[in-house]
Amino acid sequence: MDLETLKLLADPLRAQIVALLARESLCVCHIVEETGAQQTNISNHLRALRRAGLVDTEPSGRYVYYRLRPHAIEALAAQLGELASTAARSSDQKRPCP
Amino acid sequence: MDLETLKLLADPLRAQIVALLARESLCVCHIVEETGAQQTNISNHLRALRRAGLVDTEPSGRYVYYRLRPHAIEALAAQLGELASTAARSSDQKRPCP
DNA sequence: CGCTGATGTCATCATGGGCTGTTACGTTAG
DNA sequence: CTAACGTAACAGCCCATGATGACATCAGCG
Repeated sequence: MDLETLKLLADPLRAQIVALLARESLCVCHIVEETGAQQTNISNHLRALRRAGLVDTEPSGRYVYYRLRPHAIEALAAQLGELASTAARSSDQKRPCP
Repeated sequence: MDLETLKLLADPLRAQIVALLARESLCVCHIVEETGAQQTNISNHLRALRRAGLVDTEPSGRYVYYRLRPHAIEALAAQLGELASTAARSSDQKRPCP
């Protein structure tokens, strides 16, 4: 299980950023407008997302466009789905206690 | 997006507990053995998981069996999958920056 | 039935890490 | 050169984690 990605997505602001980036590529100023958070704060979170490989950057003049990489999120969704199906399949398994 | 569930799964120990419970129902003492963590610590994490509706309890005499409820995890996996597919679909959308 | 040991929960507290804000610096358009 | 955009480094605050101790519950036994 990819705890790194999970931890990153668990923060409200980062989750909002990821949701915004899922719809379209945005530069930092757009994200600042949408979220109302401080720019440096957004930049910090974007750095974390970048280091984890969750987003891609594309400098365009003065601006930096951010794009979501679906790869990691897709893999995480698959892992969670498998976990859920495993649980549903072995719901009657019970290890004896004493 | 269910940040509550996400946050709960993002902790290493809780993730391990969930992974163990996905395979079979266990009582607390089993989880203590498998993880090597303190019992009260396990109990605290199980309480958090219980309050979020991620696990079910089934008292059996002196012991308490815990079972994973796949529902929330399944829903989360679906949401993440949809997010990833949305991102993959709109990868060329780009909002113009002034 | 009363006692004892084991299991599990709850309440409380200290510590560490993450989030946020401030400041400073690099970079690019005009 | 100036202003705007973005990043990086640093400090403060808060919350979650983990540990300790006390309490409730149940099986086993005399």
